[in-house]
Amino acid sequence: MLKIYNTLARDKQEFVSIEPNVVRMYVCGMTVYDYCHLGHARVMVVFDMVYRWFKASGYDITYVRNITDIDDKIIRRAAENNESIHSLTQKFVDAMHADADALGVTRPDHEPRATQYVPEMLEMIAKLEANGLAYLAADGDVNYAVRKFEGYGKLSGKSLEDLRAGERVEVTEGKNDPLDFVLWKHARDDEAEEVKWDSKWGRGRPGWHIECSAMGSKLLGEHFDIHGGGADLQFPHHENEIAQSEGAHQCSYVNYWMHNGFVRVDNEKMSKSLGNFFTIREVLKQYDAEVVRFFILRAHYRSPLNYSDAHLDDAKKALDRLYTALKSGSASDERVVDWNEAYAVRFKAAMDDDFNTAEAIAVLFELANDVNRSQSENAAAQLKALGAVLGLLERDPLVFLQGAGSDDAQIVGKIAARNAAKLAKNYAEADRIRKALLADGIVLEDSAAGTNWRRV
RNA sequence: GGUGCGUUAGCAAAUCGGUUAUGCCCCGGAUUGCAAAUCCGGUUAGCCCAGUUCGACUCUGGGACGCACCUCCA
Repeated sequence: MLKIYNTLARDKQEFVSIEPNVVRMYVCGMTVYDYCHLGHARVMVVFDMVYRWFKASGYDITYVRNITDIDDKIIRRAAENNESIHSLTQKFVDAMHADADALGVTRPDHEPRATQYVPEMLEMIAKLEANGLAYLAADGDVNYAVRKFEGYGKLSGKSLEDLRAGERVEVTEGKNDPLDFVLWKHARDDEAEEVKWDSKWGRGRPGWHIECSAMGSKLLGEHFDIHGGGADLQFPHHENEIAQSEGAHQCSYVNYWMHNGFVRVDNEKMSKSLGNFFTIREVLKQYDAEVVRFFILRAHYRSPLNYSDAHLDDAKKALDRLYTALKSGSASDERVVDWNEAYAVRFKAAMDDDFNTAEAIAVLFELANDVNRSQSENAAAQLKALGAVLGLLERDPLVFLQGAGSDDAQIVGKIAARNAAKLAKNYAEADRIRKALLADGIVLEDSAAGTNWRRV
């Protein structure tokens, strides 16, 4: 039985889908005005893992991850670059896809873009207005009247009184209450035509929060199972989504809210505003993408994850151990898990406990130890199959261990020379060659079957 | 100021009221021409102070420290 930590309940709860065997999941994706950093990688990898686990558990899951392709930052960046909004966003959507693909992230079933759902958003705003929850302000914006929605704050655990105490809420003239948020922004003269849509409230563009409410209900229905995203979206974004969706549809919006923890640098949240971020492509120049994926999944998704080269190096070595176990056995390419087998039972129990990949991966290491000891092909096949559930261990072990390099032929040549020296009992020469290779980061491993090599 | 989360061995990171987490590092042994890999064994824990309990890293209370949200952020 699967349990999920539900932010709404602040507790782990047994997962019961709305429709038997069917899961509908929405995850807040990227605002595409720059390259994705490791924080974005974590959301993508974590919810990809969730998606895969539901599938492995026999659910029919529909996964939606949106793309925000219209907002203040995009408009500003496009203006700076002197290019159109569309050309800017398309470029970064493509880059995001390339990064996600590299990390082994499955494409969601739908990737709706905000600009493609403006009519749905307008329809929703109209409903909110009809329900007395939205109003046209003097400045031309349409705002949400937060105090008219009972239960505002139930996700983030904030009361309207607490929020006021913060005194950090932007005061805008048009708002009836400083906590109200904008649903529709009136058009400004200095903005490009590309960012203006017609509406009954005048020309303008959508506020940030409304897109997720509109696209979620359009693609998954007014009430669906899971909504995810980074912990920083809990408030105000997800709180506002609830207010919009429940306010418009007059029914429950989402049953389980999942939030992943931050990636940190020097114990601080990695974020664009702090400028302490590493882009995915930057990191992938130095580390294998699977190492990065492994690094992310080795921690529980809700825990903070500190990023540093030392941690990535550690992850690389750990993953080496798993691949090394596979190398010796000739594990078949069949990746069918035997779920009755003892390690798989423990793996499943870990995953069913709020997607505890840290524990699941620990089981993988114990299984690897078993493979090394028993040299059992079945055990190796099981290790490979369980790894694949997490999107790991799917490559040829030798390809992974040897890594990418252009001097492979040279290495093979030197190994041949060393083997010749060994045959001639010229061990001094054999050791000299090995040491020379080691200096280049190449480790040789002799075995009855011949000499293997790998990069460290 | 309000709210929430966290503090586990050298590093990373889980579980659990009593039984080896796991990975990397380190030490010893087996193995090897020498190595590497592997196997066997070992060292190193639970921020502090109270309480509950036969027994607490695990539960309760208090404190310290750290992080996050309350503003765009995954």
